[in-house]
Amino acid sequence: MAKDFLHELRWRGLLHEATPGVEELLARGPVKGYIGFDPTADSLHVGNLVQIMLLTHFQRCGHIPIALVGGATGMVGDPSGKKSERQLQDEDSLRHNVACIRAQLARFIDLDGGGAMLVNNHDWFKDIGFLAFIRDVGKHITVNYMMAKDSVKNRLETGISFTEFSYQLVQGYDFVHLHRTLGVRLQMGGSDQWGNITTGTELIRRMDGGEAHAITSPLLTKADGTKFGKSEGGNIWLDARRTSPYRFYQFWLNTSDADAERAVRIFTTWEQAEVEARIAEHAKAPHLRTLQKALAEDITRRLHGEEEVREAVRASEFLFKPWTVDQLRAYPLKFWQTLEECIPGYTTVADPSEVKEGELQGVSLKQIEDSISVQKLLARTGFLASFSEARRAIREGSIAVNGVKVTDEQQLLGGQDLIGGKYLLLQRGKKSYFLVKVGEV
RNA sequence: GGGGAGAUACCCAAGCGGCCAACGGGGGCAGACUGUAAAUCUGCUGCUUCACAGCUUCGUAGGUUCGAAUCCUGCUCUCCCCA
Repeated sequence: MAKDFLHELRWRGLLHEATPGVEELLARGPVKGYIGFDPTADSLHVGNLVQIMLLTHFQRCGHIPIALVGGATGMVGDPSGKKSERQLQDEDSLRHNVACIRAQLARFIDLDGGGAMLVNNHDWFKDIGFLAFIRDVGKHITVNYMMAKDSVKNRLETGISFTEFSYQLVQGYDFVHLHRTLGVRLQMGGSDQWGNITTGTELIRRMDGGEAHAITSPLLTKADGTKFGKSEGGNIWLDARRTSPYRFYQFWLNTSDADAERAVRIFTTWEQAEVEARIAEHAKAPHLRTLQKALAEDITRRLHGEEEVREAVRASEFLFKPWTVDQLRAYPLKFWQTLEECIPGYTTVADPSEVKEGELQGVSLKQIEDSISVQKLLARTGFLASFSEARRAIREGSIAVNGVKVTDEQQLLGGQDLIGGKYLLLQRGKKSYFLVKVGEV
């Protein structure tokens, strides 16, 4: 017995708006529904995760998810939520972005079975000429209708190009095309997409006399009102090269209590009873952070896989447990190699002559062995931006080397500080770690 | 086309000849308290191995001055009003 998708969305807090009649449509049997993703970068980020979860839950309720990557719409630019005209992308970078996003989506949604698939709207737009488009599609929608959309209205004062104005037609036609060729009856998206989606349903009605539906999810913000998905040091990406699995795990682990409760509803696939049980358990002993841990593990596992989660958890447990230098030295070398992948780092250059005095970048093994000030090391390895910043950080008492707080700006380090002759663990504050590694000599 | 206002650090915004590396707020970072949470309080937030020092920075290019973010001129851009 398939679960009721709308009911699922409601208790998870994922339902914002829906067109009348969706309930009946979904009750009649498996429905094909799609969500579009913007290929503005070669990786999605946690902000896109809500939409990914919509598709995930959709599929788990027995329906057929279709992911659309906007190879064509990405060339136009969606005015929704944007204050100014968007920078256009060239075709090559779009192609690359689309390929990368495809791989990421496949981590969460089965895109190969039972009609589920990934489509690229560039495939059908590339052969449509301008005249054909404005005659066949543009004819059915009035400018008045288009101007009434919030995305357009909000830009009328500051200005909007014809290109972005046309965006809703282009996206709307996607829906028409998918409806015709694949029988797609539903489009989902964030609440800011409502206007674009309903242009699509309207086009389907006028062009083909068909009936199509829309569901949107609420815009997600944190409990303190700030945007969800941005964290210390900017965007959290799904791509491991941009955001290491460790940092991804840490992002979720750092979720506040209030946000964690909402997050487990939205981002996990746990059943309602399990979600409620875990929230209750967490409420009894919030300091144990069981909810954050479970949440972080669950999402990281689905994105990066079992092995990466284990490493992230191990590194986290290690880094946030107090230890002495001796304990640090006792750690197996293999563990340090794991750490290298988790936190940012710097590898010493082989030839000391490559590093010129006065240059900001670069440290060699010889310089460390000859003794180097902490301040210099912080700046030259790129952990901190400048000597001044390094000095300030030390004065603030936020720097530690190998777990020992540095109090003296002039403090020197030497070869004896290298752990296993190879590593130096730098730390700023509690959460920011940096690993200096001795490279090949 | 005519008239007016403005461009200051990540953002907003003071300053209108030396005491200005530039008030204040936001944001960011750190410290204390905690639970790698929230709230609160405190510090830091241009660079230079630190310094009542030097250097770069107040749209841009010049100029006046012992001395300019502050005064003058050209240029670029933004906004407002009248046609």
